Amino acid sequence: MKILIAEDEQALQQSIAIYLGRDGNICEIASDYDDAMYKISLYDYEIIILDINLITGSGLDILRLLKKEKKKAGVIIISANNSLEDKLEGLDLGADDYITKPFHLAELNSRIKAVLRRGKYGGDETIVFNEIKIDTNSKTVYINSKIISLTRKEYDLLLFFITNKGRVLSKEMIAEHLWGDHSDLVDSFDFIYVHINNLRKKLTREASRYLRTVYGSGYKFIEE
Amino acid sequence: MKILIAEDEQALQQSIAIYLGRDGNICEIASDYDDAMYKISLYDYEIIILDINLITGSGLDILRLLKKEKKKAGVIIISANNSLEDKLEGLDLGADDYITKPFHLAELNSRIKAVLRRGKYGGDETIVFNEIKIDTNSKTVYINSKIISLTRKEYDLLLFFITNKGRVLSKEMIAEHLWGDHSDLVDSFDFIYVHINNLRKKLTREASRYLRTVYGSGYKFIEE
DNA sequence: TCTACTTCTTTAGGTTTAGTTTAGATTTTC
DNA sequence: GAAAATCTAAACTAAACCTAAAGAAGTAGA
Repeated sequence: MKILIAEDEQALQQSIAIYLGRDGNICEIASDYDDAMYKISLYDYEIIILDINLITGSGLDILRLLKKEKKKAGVIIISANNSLEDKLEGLDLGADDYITKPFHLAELNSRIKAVLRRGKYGGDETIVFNEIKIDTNSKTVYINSKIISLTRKEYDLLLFFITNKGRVLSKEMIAEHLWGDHSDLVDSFDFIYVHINNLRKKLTREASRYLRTVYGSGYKFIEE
Repeated sequence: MKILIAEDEQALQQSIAIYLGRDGNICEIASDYDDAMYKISLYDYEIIILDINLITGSGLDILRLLKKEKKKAGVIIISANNSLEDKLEGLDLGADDYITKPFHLAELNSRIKAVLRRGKYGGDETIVFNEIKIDTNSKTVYINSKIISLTRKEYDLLLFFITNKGRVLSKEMIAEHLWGDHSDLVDSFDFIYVHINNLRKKLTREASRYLRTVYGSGYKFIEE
């Protein structure tokens, strides 16, 4: 489960990330408005935990963007403000739930589960690139209409590349996206080579050609 | 990653440069207000670490200039002063983050990463000069719409020239820009000849004409 | 809960590519 | 024409990347 935490209070960021991380989720943190916007543009999260009162911009604007771009993330709003207007406005804009500070992490967690059960987020999106088709709903990857079976990391990797085709993705960016913010602790990204290698082996000769090494910089999925 | 460290405390300069250098970044140091201004005018850094309380001028003025000239650098302010006003003023002026002395280098590092991830600096910029096109997103260089493949140093070199076209760049400046402050240790800049030469060979006959030797001074990329 | 199985991470050696050094050739300036 | 600066090719060194395999961790089924 990929979760984006858009919250500018450091302590709260960390608690949420650690708590949800224990459940096997991968949390990325966006520390301000722009960071949140950027990350949302990069990837379709399943859950976004969104502080309405970010210092550098309003969470409501982020919500508007999400709706406008038809992102399917489940959104849970955090607010210090208990006013009914805010709450209604948030829900009007398509948020799935609303929680006011302070709150227990366990409650946040159960709300996330509830939102997920509702299943709003998991539309029926399939991503197609030449002979590669990814059904994000069933997490199935087809090449020339034949299923290839990928592990979770391989799947995440492929999806990250294919949704950012043409862009050079550094090992740091990859690490952060696939492993969340724990990756600070690691001082070598060697394991990424392994996953790249595994992924390439599972792709067909043709398809693996798209995934290019950019020596000294990272990798990119060429758009062709 | 090109980082400018605008800080007048020598010891701190060095620690930051060494620490960040280990991650493969290239750090240039500006020891005072004028030096910072000059270096900023020369090149679009990706990150600028800016001490607000420089002896010879205010970091806030540097920030104003950056904003005025629409530079895309991520700016992290360092200050000994923990006042909220300063913080807010800095952020108002477009700084991306704020850190108060004393701080752990690891924290600076993680803030840099956070700022970078926000990706303000690396939108979808393509730089065009006559028949040369550089897509900084995919790190691809085209000449007459045909891709030419450059190594990292060659790419950095070309980018440095093309963003400073018309200006004579000395070997010292080039060395500092491409290799950071480790270049103090080297007493000859001969290796630059090699890279210039390699770059010229990879450019077309036409394009390599832009890159002129200025005997006794350095090189310049003529604007035409 | 135990076992078998899958996936993930770590390690280490090998391969490739890039970067640096060297030294002799060439050019420029005075 | 001599000294300094620059160019160039090739050998050398270092860094980045790949790959296989083994150990660790996680997962599912009995």
